[in-house]
Amino acid sequence: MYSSELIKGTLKTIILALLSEEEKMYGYEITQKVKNLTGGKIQLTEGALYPTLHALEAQGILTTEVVNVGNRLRKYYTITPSGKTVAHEKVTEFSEFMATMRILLDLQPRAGEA
Amino acid sequence: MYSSELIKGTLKTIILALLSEEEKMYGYEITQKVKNLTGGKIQLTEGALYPTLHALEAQGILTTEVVNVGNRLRKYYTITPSGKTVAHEKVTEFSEFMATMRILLDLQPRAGEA
DNA sequence: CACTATACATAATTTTCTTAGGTATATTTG
DNA sequence: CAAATATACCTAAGAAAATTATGTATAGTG
Repeated sequence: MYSSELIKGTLKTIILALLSEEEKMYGYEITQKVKNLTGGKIQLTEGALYPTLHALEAQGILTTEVVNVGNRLRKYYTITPSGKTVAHEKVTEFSEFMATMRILLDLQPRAGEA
Repeated sequence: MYSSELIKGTLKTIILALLSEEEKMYGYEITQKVKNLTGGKIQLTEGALYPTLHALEAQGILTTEVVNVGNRLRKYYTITPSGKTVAHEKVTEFSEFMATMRILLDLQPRAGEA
């Protein structure tokens, strides 16, 4: 598990990147997918996730659809076309940010990086 | 300039990485070096920098030495041996974090990355 | 039947940063 | 040479984002 301060500020980027690939996910599913993809090194907390999802919906970046599965509610989130643009910008920005950080931290640049 | 939310949580890592390389810098010098190395894409604000430097000093990670240059004061910060360990851990952690984020954001892993 | 997993949500607190302000000297430029 | 910019430190109020702690409820497992 990474120190939380390090992960701060990346939540929106993570959510939007996942929803760009899957186009329909619910909150709990997002936490599980992130946990699995990162080998448990990033575990989203609900207290951070849900308010962020609600904010993205309020901004028109995501839309929702509540589905009854078994006897429980699932709130599916879908990314809007304009949201896809935002997602792409966020991912690109983070990618550039990583390249910049490599320079600052005196790490070797990787193949393919300018 | 990157969105500030994205840079959040990396300030300590940046400071410690620079002071591991230079072993003696003053606050203003840090802001300028970061600005130059990043082509202006990361600009540390004094309101964030100075309190963080003071905290690192209080934790015994940095030590200070005030020098009179011309007629102005400069407060030089030097990293302690235990601070170097912390710095190395922080940089390593961030490096691993970047690799993890590549997976999450579905970016190509770079040569040399596990 | 108790515990864990699934599934949502909010509220108080904490952490961290931004914004705005304050002090003072040195240098550059019109 | 005056005004603007650069150098150099600092703090405090407020905002933003996360953590921690709850709360509700159903489903599955040992």
